[in-house]
Amino acid sequence: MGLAKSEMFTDEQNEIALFAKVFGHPARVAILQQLFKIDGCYCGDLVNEIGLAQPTISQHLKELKHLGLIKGNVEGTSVCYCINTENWSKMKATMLQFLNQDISEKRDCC
Amino acid sequence: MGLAKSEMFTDEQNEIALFAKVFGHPARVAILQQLFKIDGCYCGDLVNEIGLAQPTISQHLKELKHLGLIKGNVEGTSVCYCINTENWSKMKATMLQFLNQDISEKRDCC
DNA sequence: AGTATTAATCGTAATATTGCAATAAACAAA
DNA sequence: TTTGTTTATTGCAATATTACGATTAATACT
Repeated sequence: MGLAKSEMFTDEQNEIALFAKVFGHPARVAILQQLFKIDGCYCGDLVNEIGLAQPTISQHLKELKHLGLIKGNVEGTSVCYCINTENWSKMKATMLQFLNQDISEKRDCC
Repeated sequence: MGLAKSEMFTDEQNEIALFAKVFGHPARVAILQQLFKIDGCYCGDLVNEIGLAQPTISQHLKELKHLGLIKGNVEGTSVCYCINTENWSKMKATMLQFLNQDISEKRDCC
């Protein structure tokens, strides 16, 4: 069939999965790392830095932007991309809550 | 074409993407949350808890096990699943490094 | 206006993921 | 051994993702 309905899961579970999914491709990880390194990268710089074609990078940037993790500023014919620090913090809080979970009830079986 | 070659990216970028990808589906998030809640869940319990068919849950468990985030202990006909706390910590360290990045060079453009 | 530059979009092929019915495998109990 | 229980595996259909050539859009510069 394909994908499970998001109604099956809590909002939190869906949110975690959405953020994680966008980090689930090394190209997007690389883009984000580059933007943390140099906050204010032109799309073309990212194309050169990462070894993928311009439409591919543009598509990855679109996904990151759609989730609000980056923002782009048009400067003439170029577009300068930056981390959206406010939203990055919010995402981080959500992910940390998931990653920092502790085991509450331990049954001895493994 | 499909996927980019992993040689294009650093080991760290590939590792982050692999971990993130496994969190990129709400069913796997739900499974992990349930295992943190009750560490020592039988496969059947997870099938009941989450609303997916048994083969589907089994497949998700396989992926989580393959990445080393959970371990399963056979008890008769049942299998008891737990969080692999050691590997979870290692994964957490990798992901935290990524999530806690700071902007190093700021160019004023957005 | 015409040309160049940069990035987004479209269209599409290749591949990956997801979900589940059907089946198999492994074990327990009668 | 037969029956029941539980989980893994197989096979496959539906869908999603990824990558990129071709094109378009938008702006800058002659």
